[in-house]
Formats: sequence, structure tokens, C-alpha cells
Amino acid sequence: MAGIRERKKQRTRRALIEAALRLFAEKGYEETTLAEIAAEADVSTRTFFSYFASKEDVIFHDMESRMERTTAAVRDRAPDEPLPDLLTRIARDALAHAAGDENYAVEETPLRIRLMMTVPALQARALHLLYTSQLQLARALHESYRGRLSPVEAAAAVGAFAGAAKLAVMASVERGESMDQALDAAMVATEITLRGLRSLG
Amino acid sequence: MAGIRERKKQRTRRALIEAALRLFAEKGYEETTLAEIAAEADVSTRTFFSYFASKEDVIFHDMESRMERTTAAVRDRAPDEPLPDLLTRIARDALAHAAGDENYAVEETPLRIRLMMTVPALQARALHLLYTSQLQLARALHESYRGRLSPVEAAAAVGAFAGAAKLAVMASVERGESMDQALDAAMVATEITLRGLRSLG
DNA sequence: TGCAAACTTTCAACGGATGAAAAACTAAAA
DNA sequence: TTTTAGTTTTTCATCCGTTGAAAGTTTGCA
Repeated sequence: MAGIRERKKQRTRRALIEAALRLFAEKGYEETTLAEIAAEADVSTRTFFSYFASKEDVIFHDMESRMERTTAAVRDRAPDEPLPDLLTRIARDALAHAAGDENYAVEETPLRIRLMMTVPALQARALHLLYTSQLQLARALHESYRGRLSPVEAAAAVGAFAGAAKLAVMASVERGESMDQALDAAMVATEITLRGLRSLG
Repeated sequence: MAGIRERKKQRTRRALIEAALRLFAEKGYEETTLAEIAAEADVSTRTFFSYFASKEDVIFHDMESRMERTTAAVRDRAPDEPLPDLLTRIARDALAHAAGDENYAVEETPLRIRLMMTVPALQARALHLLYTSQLQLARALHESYRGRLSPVEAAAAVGAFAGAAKLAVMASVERGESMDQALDAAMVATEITLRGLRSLG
């Protein structure tokens, strides 16, 4: 596990992330240049790109591990767990675990979230990542509930569930509400989705 | 309404769109350079940006008019129309009208859709536009069903409905199904969303 | 110690995007 | 028709993110 090479790489990676976040916090995302980030982390600009595919990706460095969590949840579910329960569990876990991944400091999470929600380029990227995760999850569910859940049903379920939670959270945040209120909104939204829209209006 | 100036502007706008789409079809989106598009439309590269804010925007030139359609649908609804009916109507109209906006040729629509679904940069942009439209729609619904629909409920409804349709369509397309099958999938998805996810799995 | 593999730096280039000033054009007034 | 004022286009210069290639440096191992 050790090896100077490995450790050094992890350190540079961390340095890049921290430099980036520090600068983003100070001057804003668009105002921060890659050259500045690289300088702050003491590497050449070129090297940045052997750690991250793009400037945006510094913010989304833990997406793979989060996706693994949810596929694991699907894989390890009780054989008789109903779909709505599983989805609810996954949603709760994702929201709760939003507050800090294993490898990365909890303190940077609020900043990252704020950036994702306010910087248009990051918003678009986040939505795209969320979208591909949803497709993956839908496929996994179709597999896991084989015979009981068609591809379209799986996609509809995931899309409705995640779509409702997402928009409820963002609408809440946009109205200037607190993070707790936003999470409440997400829970209400999932309830509504389980119950069906016929119960509304 | 006339005026040489006005007409000329419309013509260059059209020329830019057509040049861009022609080149995208021939060589692909990323492979086409802005300089080539401008040359094909006989304007300078700089002028492109007084017509479109970015390369991506050539593809999304009719988004405002489409959004207006849906806000009009909300504004002009029958006072007693139930929310689910209105949402269904809006979804149908949006999907049907996907086939050609007033100002623009119908033949280019399939190409535009294909590009939006396959080019990552355009995917992200499309998702972002869809997202902001949804927020707008949710606000409009909260207004229109004032007293009967909280902001969170409106957001949940829109998010669930659109999310289900979106993911069902994309899952279908990704499985290599035809456009008709994809639209069927969308309809099934909206049905499921109206009925609620408890009925699944 | 010395060699091969992995990693970093430097350098050059491309494409998208933006600001500013010069040039070309249009729509009116004189 | 000529002048003039306003609008649009071009030209030019520049910035930033991103990528390829070649040269230089560090690490791991024989």
C-alpha cells in the first residue's frame, strides 16, 4: 500500500483539491484560473490534467465512490424489500452522506454544494452526473427486480423519485430556505412521489 | 416589421443556424469549429457571438418560445382543471411540438435531438435548460393553484413528472429503441407517476 | 550503481470567448 | 442628394481551458 510514488500522488491530489477550493472560496470559481490553482499546489499547469480531466472535476472528485455506495445498496438489499423502501433508503443515505465522504474533509462540503448550486457550469455538470447515475441505477434496479420491473418502469421510478427530490430541494434553496428545510422538502417530495400525483391539486 | 436591417439580421441568424447544423451533420459537433461556421455563413467569427452566446446555443435557439408555450398553457387553463390533467397536457404538447417550431424547419429537428442526446456538452446544457424550465413551471403552478399547491408540492409534482418522462425516454433511446417506442415509454412513465410508485415492484 | 518505468515540466498550439476601436452600412434629417 | 447619427460588422489583441509531444526528473528494482 505504501510506496513513495503512491503517497506522493495522493498528496498532490489533495493539494490540488485544497488549493482549488481555497481559491474558489476567496475569489469565486470563474475568477480563479487553472494557473493559479496549479501554482498554489506547486505543480505545473499541465500536471493538473493528469489528476483531473477538467477544472470542473475538482469539485466532483467523489462521485464514483458515491455511485458505488448506491449500487452496493441495490446489490445487498433484502430479497423481499419492496422497491419504494429501497429507493427511500438510497435517497436518505445519499442525502445524509452528502455531508462528507471518507477521503475528504467534511468542512469543504458546504462550499462544494454552494458552488454546484450557483455556478452555472457546475450546475450543468452536476445535473449531467446525476442523470448518468440515474440511468445506471435504473439499470441496476431492473436487474435486481428481474421479472418484476421492466426497464421503462425502473427508469420511471428512478426518474420520478430523484426528479421530485431534486426539484423540491432546489426550489427550497432558491426561496432562501435553510439546508434543513431543503431536506424536509426532499422528504415531502418523495412521499408525494410514492403516493402519486393524483393526490394533488 | 420590415426594415432592411431587421430582415438582414433574421437572414444571418438563419444562415448561421443552417451552416452550423450542416457542418455538425457532416463532421460532428466537436469537430466543427466556430471559424468554419462563420465562414460558411459569410460573417466574421466575432459576429457569431452577437447572435448566439455560445457554440452550444445554436442548437437551443427555440427554447424561449417553447417555454412561453407552457407558461401560456398554465395561464389559460380552465379554472377547474386538475393538476394531473394540466401536466399531462403540457407533456403531450411539448413532445408533439418537439417536431418543429414555427420559425424553424421541421427537417432539422431530428438532427438537433440526436445531437442533444449524444454530445456530452449538449446533454449537459439540455439538462440545465430543462432544469430551469422546471423551476419556472413549478413557480407558475404554485401561483396558478394558489392556496391549493405549496411551493414544495409544485416542485415535487413537476420534478416527478418530468423526471420520470425524461429518464424513461432516455433509457428507451439508450436501449436502441425507436422514437415511437421512446414516446410510449414517456407515456407509461407519466402514468406511473400519476398512480404513485407504491404500485411498483 | 544503473537501468527501465512512471511522472512532471516545458513548449507549442488550438478553439472558444470577450473587449475595444476602426470600418461599413442603414435610416433618417436637411 | 448630401449630411449626419445610430447600428452592425469587422479587425485586432488577448485570455483561458485543454491537449500533444518531447525533454527532464524521480522512483522502483535488478
